[in-house]
Amino acid sequence: MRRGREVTLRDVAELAGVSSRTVSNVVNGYANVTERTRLRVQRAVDQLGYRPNVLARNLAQGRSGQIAVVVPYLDTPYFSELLQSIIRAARVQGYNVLIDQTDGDRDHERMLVNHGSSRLLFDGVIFSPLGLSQAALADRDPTLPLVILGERVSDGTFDHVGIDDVAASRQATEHLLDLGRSRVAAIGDQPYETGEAAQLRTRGFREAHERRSLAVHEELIIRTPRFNRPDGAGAMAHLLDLDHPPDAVFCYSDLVALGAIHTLVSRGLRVPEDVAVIGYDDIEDGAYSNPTVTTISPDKEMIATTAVERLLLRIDSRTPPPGLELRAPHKLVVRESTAGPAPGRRRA
Amino acid sequence: MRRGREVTLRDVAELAGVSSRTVSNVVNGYANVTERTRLRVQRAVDQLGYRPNVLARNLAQGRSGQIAVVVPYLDTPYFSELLQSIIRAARVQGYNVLIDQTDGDRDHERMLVNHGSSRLLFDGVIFSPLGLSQAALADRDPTLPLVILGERVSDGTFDHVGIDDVAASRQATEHLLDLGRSRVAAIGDQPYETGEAAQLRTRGFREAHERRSLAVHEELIIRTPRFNRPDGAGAMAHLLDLDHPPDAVFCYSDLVALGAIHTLVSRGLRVPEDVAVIGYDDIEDGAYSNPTVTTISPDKEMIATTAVERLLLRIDSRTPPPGLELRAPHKLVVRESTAGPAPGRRRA
DNA sequence: CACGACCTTTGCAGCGCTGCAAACAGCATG
DNA sequence: CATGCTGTTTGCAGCGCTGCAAAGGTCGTG
Repeated sequence: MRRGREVTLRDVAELAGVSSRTVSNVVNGYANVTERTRLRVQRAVDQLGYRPNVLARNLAQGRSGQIAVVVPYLDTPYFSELLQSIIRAARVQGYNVLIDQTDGDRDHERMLVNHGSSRLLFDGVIFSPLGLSQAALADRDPTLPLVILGERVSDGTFDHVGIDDVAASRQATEHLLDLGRSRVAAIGDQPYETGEAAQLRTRGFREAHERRSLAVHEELIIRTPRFNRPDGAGAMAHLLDLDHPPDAVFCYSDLVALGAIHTLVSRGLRVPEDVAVIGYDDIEDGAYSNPTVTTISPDKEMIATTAVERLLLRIDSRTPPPGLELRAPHKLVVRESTAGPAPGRRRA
Repeated sequence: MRRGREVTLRDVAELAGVSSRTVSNVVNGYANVTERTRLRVQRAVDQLGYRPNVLARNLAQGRSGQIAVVVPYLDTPYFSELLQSIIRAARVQGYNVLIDQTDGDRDHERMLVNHGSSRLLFDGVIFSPLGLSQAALADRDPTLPLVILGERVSDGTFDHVGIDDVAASRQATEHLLDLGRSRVAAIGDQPYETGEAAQLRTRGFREAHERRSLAVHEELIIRTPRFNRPDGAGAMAHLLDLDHPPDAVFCYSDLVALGAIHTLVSRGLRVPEDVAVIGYDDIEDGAYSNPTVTTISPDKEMIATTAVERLLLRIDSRTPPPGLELRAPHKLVVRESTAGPAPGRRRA
């Protein structure tokens, strides 16, 4: 649908009897415009219903006013909750958000850290990588402002925002050990190049055991390709089929925990009496599930605003600022899946 | 971060020894370019690492190559699942997706159906309204291609894509009645201007009763401001405090159902033995919750692709096509919250 | 060999805006 | 009254691309 010719700066200028440059100045709120001309121009703008053409502005300015946010999966609650906060934060700064999901595809991820297939579509990227290795990140387009979310360590050319995964995982595991559980499992390990997030959690899991001088039950560390419900359900089934099943499980995401609990319940086991379960991410589901899920709660709002703030800083700087390692706080939220039902509550 | 001068069409043209217009033709795959020049140009493109500047292209073409998708809340699984499909479908067609959440704010919604605050940011909008009334929709910018998702009837200037809510709701309610339940409640009614979605569901609820010649228990129809877990939990609590609580509940979303189940379980009631629960939307949560949730499953993939397809059609047509009423299929998915646990399964 | 038909390539203008620097006040000062 | 200063307005060029129409080539045909 070709829309008819629209009102331009020049039209407004003509009506107001000033140059188009002056109209531009008024529209953009630049200083040094007399009140008189400002009013005159404003009136003309209103009268004609002028609205600036962002495309033209962006072309002239050489920036798009958009940032891309790249997540592996959009329908993962953790990401959508994070996205929600990021969009808000960006909008406040006058930026639009372009969303892309990679489905964990490495080539797609690689393309995106290289400005996509075309220039100027976005001024910077907030990226939550999955399949992208350190190496791929290294030979990226270094002029593209980048902030990484998750568990990758900055190489100095981009910022990294995340919680302290090792500490959080250690804390989660210690919580289970504190309950007196002796066979603690871990679901979600990914001992290969692109599984850095998972590896940090496994490290925390091990550290917790070390601190208590307890041996890790290696056969209870289960790998999963992703961190979703089916993975959790499957891994739990595997664990229950062992000769010596666990009495507690540290799940690397709440979805994994929900999947695991699903399996436990199906097998007629009680949570937490038979098996205690702790998750990671603090998504809303976990607060309303049955039982509710104990979890590590990262400060998502803080992660989002920090990421946006740093990215815009990068975009606006002539000389790239040093890549920072930014830690957002987290906390342990204890719910029924480890503490048992609230007093006076029975089970359905 | 000001990036240095980038490779332009002209640079490529110079190297290849042709006009910039020819390079443009090659890059865009236009017909009528000899194989020889095409190769020569392609080599120059590769050599210089040329990538087109979308902004400039869009300005010249008078379109942005972006569509906006507007949802009330991004962290609602139903919307994020839908979004995921929409993004995929749009990308296939070479469109980028700009996401906006309105938080149900009416002014914000109104602004968006009027092209936002500036022109050319997006070529069309897929809109899932919440606070926007029929009236507000009427005085919108009629040149902006629009597809509405949900339960609003098209006025002929835009398309509408959704399932048959009345039929689906009737089916859901009949499923509960078929279980022999006599006091069926409904959670999620919104008997006011902007609650059309809810009203259609209530209508289906009533129709189911009518077909069986049963009276609706008016006091069991509960209003909620939104369709989320807390709303469901609260409404259920209210229902249980009645002198004659229900023995089945039709929830207007799966989240409401999950919230309701949460309350039921907290009060020590069994689902479905004491109270059967059915939801709406078929989000993944409901397939892994305890108990799993019976639900109305709309064909989200179909909704997404249809919406994108129709929107692009609108964008490309010189004369606006007639506004269509497009129905996507739905089905009833029976799970534990109405059918009881699978054989051999106990409860945690 | 001239001519028209068709295919390929080109040049130019312009999308609507902003950066830049020059031009033009208005005003106080020497 | 000339001079310099600050504050305001303007003109021009150009961001990098595509639409358009015209120019240039190639070829078959009369």
